[in-house]
Amino acid sequence: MNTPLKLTDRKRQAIVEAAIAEFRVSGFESTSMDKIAATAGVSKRTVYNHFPSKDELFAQILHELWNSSMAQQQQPYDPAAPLREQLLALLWKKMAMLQDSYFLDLARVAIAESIHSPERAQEMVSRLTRKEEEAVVWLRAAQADGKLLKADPVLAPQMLTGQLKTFAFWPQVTLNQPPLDAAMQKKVVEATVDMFLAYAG
Amino acid sequence: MNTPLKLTDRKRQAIVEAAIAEFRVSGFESTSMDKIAATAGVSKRTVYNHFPSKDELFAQILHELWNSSMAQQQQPYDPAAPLREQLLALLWKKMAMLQDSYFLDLARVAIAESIHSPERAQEMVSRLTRKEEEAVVWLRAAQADGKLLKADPVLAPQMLTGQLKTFAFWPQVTLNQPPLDAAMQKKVVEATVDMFLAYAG
DNA sequence: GAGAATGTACACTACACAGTGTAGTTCTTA
DNA sequence: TAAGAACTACACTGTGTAGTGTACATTCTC
Repeated sequence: MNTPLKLTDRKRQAIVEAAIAEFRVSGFESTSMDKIAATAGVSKRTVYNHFPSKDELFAQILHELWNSSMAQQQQPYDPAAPLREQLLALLWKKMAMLQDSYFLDLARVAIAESIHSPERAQEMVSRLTRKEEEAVVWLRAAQADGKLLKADPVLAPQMLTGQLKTFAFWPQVTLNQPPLDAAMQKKVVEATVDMFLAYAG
Repeated sequence: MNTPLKLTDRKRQAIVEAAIAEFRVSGFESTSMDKIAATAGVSKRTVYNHFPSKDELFAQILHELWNSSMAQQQQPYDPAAPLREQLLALLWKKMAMLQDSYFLDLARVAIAESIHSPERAQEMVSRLTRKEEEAVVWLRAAQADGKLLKADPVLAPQMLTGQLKTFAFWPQVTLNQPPLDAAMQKKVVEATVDMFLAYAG
């Protein structure tokens, strides 16, 4: 037997996969339950046997995408390592996350929804935003260590990550532009680090 | 007579105003022609006598908002004036535009639409983006004058305006956050200038 | 004040879509 | 292999909404 799962589990999985595909491409409004059922190769009734409503299904899918793109842990501040290298590592990690296609799709769908139906996905968007906070922790530690003292502690973390997003997130989310190529990623990360170190000390 | 316009002109104007109000609040999908007609105090038939379709009306409204928020002219580079002051002036002008409520509403509606119906408002979004180019021209002139030579000429203009948008545009558009207060605007503009000058020479 | 242009009320078509009810079929498992 | 769980086809309700057609009313213009 090539599918170890029970029929009902396979069906459920097919529905989830189809829903992800459709929502990623078309967003919430323009995706119909009939379409999802057809793509999943499942009757519409089965979709409703697994998920009570379209909203519920959408919520589950956002949750799914969220989990699949969030495997990040805090980068610790190291007083012994050069600042430049630590900053580069921090921003490369961030850059990798921003350019991950699941993350981008999640962000696109969540943002589109949160723009004209705040309650549905607003929480997701603010969770996306809260993930910026790695830079906050790192910078706080650096400043406690007497480094980078010229940086405004409130603005600086967002200045760092915002710089990446200017090139590697907003154009992709709002204009559907392709991800940055490797050379461009390198330029952006290094320019951001250079600028920040020049500014912050 | 307190209304010098003909009936038909008044009706048309009422429709446009109602449509702007509704689209600003609810976006394209969630705004119905019946609602627009009711808000305008006009029969639906009259709406259709003035505008052939909802898409057409939406396009006209985007055009309207565009014109009402675009009264910008190029800031010339002045070799005699201090760089810092010129940069501050440039960014203050940009900041004012970004925080204009009509501009924000336009951007919000256009971006929401362009995310899941590219053809409709994509052109509008790219026009919004092209307006960044004032900084390009100014920087080119400064570099031709031998200043700010350490800045990457491709990235630098977007680094400047992107920094403002990190604080004064994206949170407002995507999270419906309130505009920045005056003190915060000042902090952002000055930090951006400081950082850029530290980096670019 | 007559005729043309414009607006109004309202009924109507056409469609897309969320969600349900049911009778019958297929799969799983004890 | 029998019973129950899950799936399927399909018809159906209800709703929202774009857009049209028409008969009648109002407003403008000469």
